[in-house]
Amino acid sequence: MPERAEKSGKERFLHFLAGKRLRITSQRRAIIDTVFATEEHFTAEELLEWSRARDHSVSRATVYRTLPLLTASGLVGEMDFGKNRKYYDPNYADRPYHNHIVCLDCGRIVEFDSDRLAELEGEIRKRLGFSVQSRRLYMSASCEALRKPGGCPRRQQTAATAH
Amino acid sequence: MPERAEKSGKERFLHFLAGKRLRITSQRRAIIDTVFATEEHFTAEELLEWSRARDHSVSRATVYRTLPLLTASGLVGEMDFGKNRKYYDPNYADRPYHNHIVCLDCGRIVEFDSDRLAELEGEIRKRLGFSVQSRRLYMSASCEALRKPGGCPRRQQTAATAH
DNA sequence: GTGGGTGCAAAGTGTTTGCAAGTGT
DNA sequence: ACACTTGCAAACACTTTGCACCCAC
Repeated sequence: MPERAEKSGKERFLHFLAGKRLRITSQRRAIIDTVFATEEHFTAEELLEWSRARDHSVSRATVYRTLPLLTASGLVGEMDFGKNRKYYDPNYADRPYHNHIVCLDCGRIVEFDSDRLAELEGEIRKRLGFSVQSRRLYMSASCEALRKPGGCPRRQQTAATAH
Repeated sequence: MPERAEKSGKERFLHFLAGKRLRITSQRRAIIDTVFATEEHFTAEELLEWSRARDHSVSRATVYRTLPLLTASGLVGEMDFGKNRKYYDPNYADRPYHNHIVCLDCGRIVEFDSDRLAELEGEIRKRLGFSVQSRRLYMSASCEALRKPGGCPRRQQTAATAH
């Protein structure tokens, strides 16, 4: 489980809970600490495992009952790849709208954003009369760098911005 | 189950099976006839029900074993909304790359495409070094027409193109 | 004190699979 | 004939839920 400087995501979620008069239990605290201490995408089962490392009393049921709160807060994103299980993305606290590329060569997931998508929303409003409320874009791609000497920049950036 | 003029989707899939030396059984025929006679998105369970209306001997197992063949052929798309179940889209035979908007007001699913997405792929190649192989874009949107006199054009188009 | 939260295990839901029998080519 | 297919039901994987106890507020 990777570490990162704990930002305000955690505090923002605690505030979200308080606003709904929901309680901060030791188990929820362990789960929340875990979620906002990683940048990785994770599954429910992984979150259980990692949270138990902090507080052994965390149960599977509590993880599954806490995840909807996290997504409802808008601070954690829910992602559907082709898999049966759901993946969760803690990076929505900082970047509410971002998109995902799955690298077909190394499996890495790259996050990106582009102004073109905002433009596309304008086009949709104009042509189809829809006011876009949310979007999720998944792409699979092969790494062109692999085909050149030097290879895949696999261990470099894990998130990129293409503004 | 809606009807439509049966296009070449069915024939293309039969050809796909023949190319893999796979057999055309009566059950598969019922499933294939069903898939390519609708424009609607459907679930595995719906496909089972509709196929059984044509051939009562179709089993759930055969439906589940045939769906991967359909998606592997590229003629049927697999869609992941937030739901646990998968939805299948038979319209990939005609339009291999299209995207989905779910209307928050009436639940209708609108298909669309835009050149901007091809442009985005070019941007991604240039900036991130990824050659995009596939993409899936889901948007949720509210219908602006609803807010004007005349209301939502709900029963009109079910597919739209925004080229 | 009390209403929400918890762990446990059982139940759900959607999908996959082992097996013996059936069938297209 | 042979290998691919099938239906059935059991098995799976993931998620949800009923219940009695617990604890944050």
